[in-house]
Amino acid sequence: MSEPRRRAEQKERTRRAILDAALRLSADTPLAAISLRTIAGEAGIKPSSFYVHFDSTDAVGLALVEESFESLRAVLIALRQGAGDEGEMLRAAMDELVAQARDRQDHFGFIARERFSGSAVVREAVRTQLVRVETDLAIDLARLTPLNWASEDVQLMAKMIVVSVVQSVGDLITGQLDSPEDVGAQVTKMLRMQRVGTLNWRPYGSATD
Amino acid sequence: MSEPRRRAEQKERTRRAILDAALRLSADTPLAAISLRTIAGEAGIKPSSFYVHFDSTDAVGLALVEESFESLRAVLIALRQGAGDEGEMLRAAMDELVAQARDRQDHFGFIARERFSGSAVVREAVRTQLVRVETDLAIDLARLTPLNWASEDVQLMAKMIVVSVVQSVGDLITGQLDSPEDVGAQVTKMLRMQRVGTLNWRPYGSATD
DNA sequence: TGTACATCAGTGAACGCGCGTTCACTGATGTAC
DNA sequence: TGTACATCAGTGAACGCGCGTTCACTGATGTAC
Repeated sequence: MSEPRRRAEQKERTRRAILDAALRLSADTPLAAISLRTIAGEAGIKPSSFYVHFDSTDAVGLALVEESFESLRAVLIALRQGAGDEGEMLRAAMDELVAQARDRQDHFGFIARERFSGSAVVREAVRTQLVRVETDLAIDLARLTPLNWASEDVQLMAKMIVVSVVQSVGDLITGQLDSPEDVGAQVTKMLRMQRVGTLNWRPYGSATD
Repeated sequence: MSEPRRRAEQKERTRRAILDAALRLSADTPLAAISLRTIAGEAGIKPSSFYVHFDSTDAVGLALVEESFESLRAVLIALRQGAGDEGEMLRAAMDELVAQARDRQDHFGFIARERFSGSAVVREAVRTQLVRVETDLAIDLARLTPLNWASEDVQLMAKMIVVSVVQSVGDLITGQLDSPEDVGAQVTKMLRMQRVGTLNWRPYGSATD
């Protein structure tokens, strides 16, 4: 019966309880407006115990940024598994997006919320990660777009796609979309509008207007 | 010398001071996390005087939602003044957008921030207004899109455009774009990617992928 | 296995502080005559 | 114009409350022999 790491396991469980409590509460109220005592209460511990695990609520926020972006990055990883075939890539990425929209909308909501209105340090962390995701996506997109595209145009397209995804999962959370499948459908439609656009795209100005 | 409405004027001036203070402070911190006392201090009045003008900080938030959307709607109004000519409409709308991005980024930032992370009532007000703007824009767009487009597709396009605008002014605020003119340039590029897309859009599935 | 000691996650009490809200007040502005 | 009264934006003091943080503590878990 004498397990060697029961203490470590219990500590980890409490740490998770704090993270989960903060994530749950932040669905209603920006993290910066939630008190340490409220988080502790929701996690089932006393306020003084909080400090065993985190220095501040900002530290909780940063940990949540990290794990929230794992959910977003999972979609990128799925995209890459389509292995160069465009239709296959889109399908794999949308399947993963629907799965994440179902299981981890809390993570997407956290990104959408804290992006603009976290504390300065959390906000900055979200933005840094978003730029990273956009850059990674741009690299994948570069293989699919015409050779004469300027790299900044590919970046812009990547940005539009990331925004479309975050927006659409946001629509699910706010009830403007009804199901994770609808999220996949809306993003696919948005992508198609944009992608069809790219085929006729003339990079150096001079379009019909 | 005996003016009849000096009192009313002074009252209005203080009301504005409260609104401006709240808008200024909310650039750093979500409104829900700012105390009534802090707002009063920034506005140069005592906390108890706050109640002469507003019932709560939520009421301040709602007033700011109203005036912030006036700035966004100004772009829509400019669009309509292009009077049916597509190039003219785009140019007029972008000029207005650049002007608003220069003069009232605070309003756009407020919308972007409070959209997801205001108090429940402010959040709801922002969303209601956003849907209204999207619907109005969709009506204008309908005149420019092929007849066989489903109205929900026009709505979706309108949503993408509004998101592009809010996102791009957000980029200016976060320093990812440098000038109001860059905002106009980025939105124009985004629109072109989307609009060029619309020309080849086949509404009932069956695209190349 | 049993005993004596070390570790450390979680507690409880206490602190000083800023919070939202109330209420009787003040004194400049406005009105009636 | 001058006087007496009414209005009301803004004040100052006070309230009870939840806040973040500290610190000596407890007692279960872990380790050495």
